[in-house]
Amino acid sequence: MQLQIDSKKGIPIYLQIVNQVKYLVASRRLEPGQEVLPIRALAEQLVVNPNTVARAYLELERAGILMKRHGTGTYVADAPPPVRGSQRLKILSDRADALLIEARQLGVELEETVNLVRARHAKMLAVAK
Amino acid sequence: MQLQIDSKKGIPIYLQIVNQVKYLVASRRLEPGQEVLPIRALAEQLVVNPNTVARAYLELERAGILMKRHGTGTYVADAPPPVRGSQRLKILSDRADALLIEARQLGVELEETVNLVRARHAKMLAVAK
DNA sequence: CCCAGTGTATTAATACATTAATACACATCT
DNA sequence: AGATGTGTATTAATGTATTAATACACTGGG
Repeated sequence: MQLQIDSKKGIPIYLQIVNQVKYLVASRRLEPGQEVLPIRALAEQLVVNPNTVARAYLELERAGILMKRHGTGTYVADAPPPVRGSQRLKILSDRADALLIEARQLGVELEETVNLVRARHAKMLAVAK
Repeated sequence: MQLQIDSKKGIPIYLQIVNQVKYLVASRRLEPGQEVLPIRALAEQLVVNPNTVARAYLELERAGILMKRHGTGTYVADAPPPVRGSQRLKILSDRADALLIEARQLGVELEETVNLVRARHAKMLAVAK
Protein backbone atom coordinates (compact mmCIF):
# COMPACT_ATOMS: atom_id res chain seq x y z
CA MET A 1 0.00 0.00 0.00
CA GLN A 2 1.81 3.06 -1.32
CA LEU A 3 0.72 6.23 0.42
CA GLN A 4 2.32 9.62 0.09
CA ILE A 5 2.14 11.83 3.15
CA ASP A 6 3.09 15.47 2.97
CA SER A 7 3.45 16.74 6.52
CA LYS A 8 3.75 20.35 5.53
CA LYS A 9 0.87 20.88 3.15
CA GLY A 10 -1.75 21.88 5.69
CA ILE A 11 -3.99 18.86 5.20
CA PRO A 12 -4.11 16.73 8.36
CA ILE A 13 -2.19 13.50 8.09
CA TYR A 14 -5.15 11.33 9.04
CA LEU A 15 -7.21 12.92 6.29
CA GLN A 16 -4.51 12.34 3.71
CA ILE A 17 -4.63 8.69 4.68
CA VAL A 18 -8.42 8.62 4.50
CA ASN A 19 -8.52 10.21 1.08
CA GLN A 20 -5.85 8.03 -0.42
CA VAL A 21 -7.36 4.84 0.90
CA LYS A 22 -10.75 5.92 -0.43
CA TYR A 23 -9.15 6.44 -3.82
CA LEU A 24 -7.38 3.08 -3.72
CA VAL A 25 -10.62 1.31 -2.91
CA ALA A 26 -12.67 3.25 -5.45
CA SER A 27 -10.13 2.45 -8.14
CA ARG A 28 -10.08 -1.24 -7.19
CA ARG A 29 -6.42 -1.27 -6.31
CA LEU A 30 -7.66 -2.49 -2.96
CA GLU A 31 -10.37 -5.11 -3.16
CA PRO A 32 -13.14 -6.10 -0.74
CA GLY A 33 -11.96 -8.63 1.83
CA GLN A 34 -8.33 -7.78 1.36
CA GLU A 35 -6.37 -7.05 4.52
CA VAL A 36 -4.77 -3.65 4.78
CA LEU A 37 -1.63 -2.85 6.71
CA PRO A 38 -2.00 -3.06 10.48
CA ILE A 39 -2.13 0.26 12.26
CA ARG A 40 1.36 0.01 13.68
CA ALA A 41 2.87 -1.21 10.43
CA LEU A 42 1.42 1.63 8.39
CA ALA A 43 2.36 4.09 11.11
CA GLU A 44 5.94 2.91 10.94
CA GLN A 45 5.99 3.04 7.14
CA LEU A 46 4.69 6.61 7.13
CA VAL A 47 6.74 7.68 10.15
CA VAL A 48 3.63 8.76 11.99
CA ASN A 49 2.05 8.08 15.35
CA PRO A 50 -0.05 4.88 15.41
CA ASN A 51 -2.98 6.83 16.80
CA THR A 52 -3.01 8.94 13.67
CA VAL A 53 -3.45 5.86 11.51
CA ALA A 54 -6.03 4.52 13.96
CA ARG A 55 -7.93 7.76 13.57
CA ALA A 56 -7.88 7.41 9.80
CA TYR A 57 -9.01 3.79 9.94
CA LEU A 58 -11.81 4.78 12.30
CA GLU A 59 -13.11 7.33 9.82
CA LEU A 60 -12.85 4.80 7.04
CA GLU A 61 -14.75 2.26 9.06
CA ARG A 62 -17.50 4.75 9.79
CA ALA A 63 -17.64 5.52 6.09
CA GLY A 64 -18.15 1.84 5.39
CA ILE A 65 -14.86 1.49 3.53
CA LEU A 66 -12.90 -0.60 6.01
CA MET A 67 -13.85 -3.21 8.58
CA LYS A 68 -11.78 -3.70 11.69
CA ARG A 69 -11.70 -6.91 13.71
CA HIS A 70 -10.26 -6.56 17.16
CA GLY A 71 -7.13 -8.61 17.64
CA THR A 72 -7.14 -9.75 14.04
CA GLY A 73 -6.66 -6.98 11.55
CA THR A 74 -8.33 -4.46 9.26
CA TYR A 75 -9.95 -5.33 5.95
CA VAL A 76 -11.54 -3.67 2.98
CA ALA A 77 -15.32 -3.83 3.46
CA ASP A 78 -17.69 -5.29 0.92
CA ALA A 79 -19.28 -2.80 -1.43
CA PRO A 80 -22.65 -1.71 -0.04
CA PRO A 81 -25.91 -2.57 -1.80
CA PRO A 82 -26.36 0.08 -4.49
CA VAL A 83 -27.95 3.42 -3.63
CA ARG A 84 -30.04 3.07 -0.55
CA GLY A 85 -31.57 6.10 1.03
CA SER A 86 -32.10 9.66 -0.10
CA GLN A 87 -29.72 10.82 2.62
CA ARG A 88 -26.87 9.34 0.62
CA LEU A 89 -27.95 10.87 -2.67
CA LYS A 90 -27.88 14.25 -0.98
CA ILE A 91 -24.14 13.86 -0.42
CA LEU A 92 -23.64 13.11 -4.10
CA SER A 93 -25.69 16.15 -5.03
CA ASP A 94 -23.54 18.33 -2.82
CA ARG A 95 -20.44 17.03 -4.52
CA ALA A 96 -21.95 17.65 -7.92
CA ASP A 97 -22.94 21.17 -6.93
CA ALA A 98 -19.44 21.92 -5.70
CA LEU A 99 -18.07 20.77 -9.03
CA LEU A 100 -20.56 22.83 -11.01
CA ILE A 101 -20.02 25.97 -8.95
CA GLU A 102 -16.28 25.70 -9.42
CA ALA A 103 -16.68 25.05 -13.12
CA ARG A 104 -18.98 28.00 -13.56
CA GLN A 105 -16.49 30.24 -11.80
CA LEU A 106 -13.75 29.08 -14.16
CA GLY A 107 -15.92 29.64 -17.19
CA VAL A 108 -16.05 25.93 -17.96
CA GLU A 109 -19.21 24.85 -19.74
CA LEU A 110 -21.43 21.96 -18.72
CA GLU A 111 -20.37 19.64 -21.52
CA GLU A 112 -16.73 20.30 -20.79
CA THR A 113 -17.36 19.50 -17.14
CA VAL A 114 -19.10 16.27 -18.06
CA ASN A 115 -16.16 15.35 -20.27
CA LEU A 116 -13.82 16.00 -17.37
CA VAL A 117 -15.84 13.65 -15.17
CA ARG A 118 -15.65 10.95 -17.81
CA ALA A 119 -11.93 11.49 -18.23
CA ARG A 120 -11.22 11.28 -14.51
CA HIS A 121 -13.32 8.15 -14.29
CA ALA A 122 -11.33 6.53 -17.06
CA LYS A 123 -8.07 7.51 -15.45
CA MET A 124 -9.21 6.21 -12.09
CA LEU A 125 -9.84 2.75 -13.48
CA ALA A 126 -6.92 2.83 -15.88
CA VAL A 127 -3.64 1.85 -14.30
CA ALA A 128 -2.87 -1.64 -13.09
CA LYS A 129 -2.81 -2.80 -9.53
CA MET B 1 -30.07 38.44 -0.61
CA GLN B 2 -31.70 35.52 1.14
CA LEU B 3 -29.20 33.50 3.16
CA GLN B 4 -30.01 30.74 5.61
CA ILE B 5 -27.61 30.35 8.51
CA ASP B 6 -27.78 27.34 10.78
CA SER B 7 -25.68 28.11 13.84
CA LYS B 8 -25.83 24.59 15.20
CA LYS B 9 -24.98 22.40 12.22
CA GLY B 10 -21.22 22.32 12.67
CA ILE B 11 -20.36 24.24 9.53
CA PRO B 12 -18.73 27.58 10.38
CA ILE B 13 -20.97 30.56 9.78
CA TYR B 14 -18.51 32.32 7.52
CA LEU B 15 -18.29 29.23 5.33
CA GLN B 16 -22.05 28.95 5.08
CA ILE B 17 -22.06 32.52 3.82
CA VAL B 18 -19.23 31.79 1.37
CA ASN B 19 -20.95 28.73 -0.05
CA GLN B 20 -24.32 30.33 -0.43
CA VAL B 21 -22.94 33.42 -2.10
CA LYS B 22 -20.94 31.22 -4.46
CA TYR B 23 -24.12 29.39 -5.33
CA LEU B 24 -26.06 32.63 -5.86
CA VAL B 25 -23.38 33.92 -8.20
CA ALA B 26 -22.98 30.64 -10.07
CA SER B 27 -26.74 30.46 -10.57
CA ARG B 28 -26.86 34.07 -11.78
CA ARG B 29 -29.16 35.20 -9.03
CA LEU B 30 -26.38 37.68 -8.32
CA GLU B 31 -24.89 39.30 -11.41
CA PRO B 32 -21.47 40.83 -12.04
CA GLY B 33 -21.29 44.45 -10.99
CA GLN B 34 -24.23 44.18 -8.66
CA GLU B 35 -23.69 45.49 -5.15
CA VAL B 36 -24.14 43.04 -2.32
CA LEU B 37 -25.25 43.89 1.20
CA PRO B 38 -22.70 45.86 3.21
CA ILE B 39 -20.89 43.89 5.88
CA ARG B 40 -22.78 45.42 8.77
CA ALA B 41 -26.15 45.14 7.05
CA LEU B 42 -25.74 41.46 6.29
CA ALA B 43 -24.37 40.88 9.78
CA GLU B 44 -27.44 42.46 11.28
CA GLN B 45 -29.77 40.51 9.01
CA LEU B 46 -28.13 37.24 9.98
CA VAL B 47 -27.67 38.22 13.64
CA VAL B 48 -23.96 37.61 13.42
CA ASN B 49 -20.81 39.53 14.24
CA PRO B 50 -19.74 41.86 11.40
CA ASN B 51 -16.27 40.33 11.48
CA THR B 52 -17.77 37.01 10.51
CA VAL B 53 -19.31 38.50 7.39
CA ALA B 54 -16.08 40.35 6.68
CA ARG B 55 -14.25 37.05 6.87
CA ALA B 56 -16.64 35.51 4.38
CA TYR B 57 -16.35 38.47 2.01
CA LEU B 58 -12.57 38.26 2.26
CA GLU B 59 -12.60 34.63 1.17
CA LEU B 60 -14.96 35.45 -1.65
CA GLU B 61 -12.74 38.27 -2.79
CA ARG B 62 -9.71 35.99 -2.78
CA ALA B 63 -11.72 33.47 -4.80
CA GLY B 64 -12.42 36.17 -7.36
CA ILE B 65 -16.16 36.18 -6.68
CA LEU B 66 -16.56 39.54 -4.98
CA MET B 67 -14.75 42.84 -5.24
CA LYS B 68 -14.54 45.19 -2.29
CA ARG B 69 -14.00 48.92 -2.56
CA HIS B 70 -12.95 50.58 0.64
CA GLY B 71 -15.45 53.15 1.80
CA THR B 72 -17.83 52.35 -1.02
CA GLY B 73 -19.18 48.85 -0.90
CA THR B 74 -18.82 45.28 -2.10
CA TYR B 75 -19.73 44.07 -5.56
CA VAL B 76 -19.99 40.90 -7.56
CA ALA B 77 -16.83 40.56 -9.64
CA ASP B 78 -16.79 40.12 -13.38
CA ALA B 79 -16.54 36.55 -14.61
CA PRO B 80 -12.90 35.69 -15.22
CA PRO B 81 -11.59 34.94 -18.71
CA PRO B 82 -12.35 31.25 -19.34
CA VAL B 83 -9.98 28.57 -18.10
CA ARG B 84 -6.55 29.97 -17.62
CA GLY B 85 -3.84 27.92 -16.02
CA SER B 86 -3.49 24.26 -15.24
CA GLN B 87 -3.48 25.09 -11.54
CA ARG B 88 -7.18 25.85 -11.81
CA LEU B 89 -8.04 22.71 -13.73
CA LYS B 90 -6.44 20.74 -10.95
CA ILE B 91 -9.06 22.05 -8.54
CA LEU B 92 -11.81 20.92 -10.89
CA SER B 93 -10.23 17.51 -11.21
CA ASP B 94 -10.14 17.17 -7.44
CA ARG B 95 -13.83 17.99 -7.26
CA ALA B 96 -14.59 15.50 -9.99
CA ASP B 97 -12.57 12.83 -8.21
CA ALA B 98 -14.40 13.46 -4.95
CA LEU B 99 -17.69 13.02 -6.77
CA LEU B 100 -16.56 9.82 -8.47
CA ILE B 101 -15.15 8.31 -5.30
CA GLU B 102 -18.39 9.00 -3.47
CA ALA B 103 -20.42 7.61 -6.33
CA ARG B 104 -18.35 4.48 -6.48
CA GLN B 105 -18.83 3.93 -2.79
CA LEU B 106 -22.59 4.25 -3.18
CA GLY B 107 -22.62 1.85 -6.10
CA VAL B 108 -23.67 4.57 -8.50
CA GLU B 109 -22.48 3.99 -12.07
CA LEU B 110 -20.71 6.55 -14.23
CA GLU B 111 -23.65 7.29 -16.48
CA GLU B 112 -25.91 7.79 -13.52
CA THR B 113 -23.38 10.16 -12.02
CA VAL B 114 -23.18 12.12 -15.26
CA ASN B 115 -26.95 12.34 -15.31
CA LEU B 116 -26.93 13.68 -11.79
CA VAL B 117 -24.46 16.39 -12.81
CA ARG B 118 -26.72 17.39 -15.69
CA ALA B 119 -29.75 17.41 -13.42
CA ARG B 120 -28.08 19.58 -10.79
CA HIS B 121 -26.91 21.95 -13.50
CA ALA B 122 -30.41 22.29 -14.82
CA LYS B 123 -31.78 22.89 -11.37
CA MET B 124 -29.12 25.46 -10.64
CA LEU B 125 -30.12 27.57 -13.61
CA ALA B 126 -33.81 26.85 -13.28
CA VAL B 127 -35.56 29.15 -10.86
CA ALA B 128 -36.03 32.84 -11.44
CA LYS B 129 -34.12 35.63 -9.80
C1' DC C 1 -14.82 70.24 5.61
C1' DC C 2 -17.54 67.25 8.04
C1' DC C 3 -20.58 63.41 8.36
C1' DA C 4 -22.44 59.08 7.57
C1' DG C 5 -21.60 54.93 5.63
C1' DT C 6 -18.41 51.73 3.96
C1' DG C 7 -14.42 48.27 4.48
C1' DT C 8 -9.94 47.22 7.59
C1' DA C 9 -6.97 45.98 11.29
C1' DT C 10 -5.77 44.36 15.89
C1' DT C 11 -6.45 41.74 19.73
C1' DA C 12 -8.40 38.34 22.50
C1' DA C 13 -11.63 34.58 24.26
C1' DT C 14 -13.03 30.26 23.38
C1' DA C 15 -13.59 26.01 21.37
C1' DC C 16 -12.10 22.45 18.46
C1' DA C 17 -8.78 19.64 15.87
C1' DT C 18 -4.62 17.24 15.62
C1' DT C 19 -1.10 14.55 17.21
C1' DA C 20 1.26 12.00 20.61
C1' DA C 21 2.35 9.04 24.93
C1' DT C 22 0.90 5.33 27.33
C1' DA C 23 -1.61 1.59 28.99
C1' DC C 24 -5.35 -1.73 28.01
C1' DA C 25 -8.10 -5.64 25.72
C1' DC C 26 -9.03 -9.06 22.26
C1' DA C 27 -7.73 -13.02 18.88
C1' DT C 28 -4.89 -16.58 17.30
C1' DC C 29 -1.42 -19.96 17.45
C1' DT C 30 1.44 -23.06 19.84
C1' DA D 1 -1.73 -20.85 29.47
C1' DG D 2 1.40 -17.90 27.34
C1' DA D 3 3.27 -15.15 23.61
C1' DT D 4 2.64 -12.18 20.02
C1' DG D 5 0.32 -9.42 17.07
C1' DT D 6 -3.84 -6.99 16.48
C1' DG D 7 -7.18 -2.99 17.51
C1' DT D 8 -8.89 0.24 21.69
C1' DA D 9 -9.18 3.68 25.22
C1' DT D 10 -7.59 7.50 28.01
C1' DT D 11 -5.21 11.53 28.69
C1' DA D 12 -2.67 15.45 27.56
C1' DA D 13 0.13 18.93 24.84
C1' DT D 14 -0.14 21.84 21.23
C1' DG D 15 -1.72 24.33 17.51
C1' DT D 16 -5.39 26.18 14.68
C1' DA D 17 -10.02 27.93 13.67
C1' DT D 18 -13.85 30.60 14.79
C1' DT D 19 -16.06 34.29 16.54
C1' DA D 20 -16.27 38.56 18.85
C1' DA D 21 -15.02 43.43 20.78
C1' DT D 22 -13.16 47.48 19.56
C1' DA D 23 -10.88 51.02 17.28
C1' DC D 24 -9.12 52.68 12.73
C1' DA D 25 -9.25 54.42 7.72
C1' DC D 26 -11.18 55.35 3.30
C1' DT D 27 -15.03 57.46 0.12
C1' DG D 28 -18.63 60.36 -1.37
C1' DG D 29 -22.28 63.62 -0.55
C1' DG D 30 -24.00 67.68 1.84
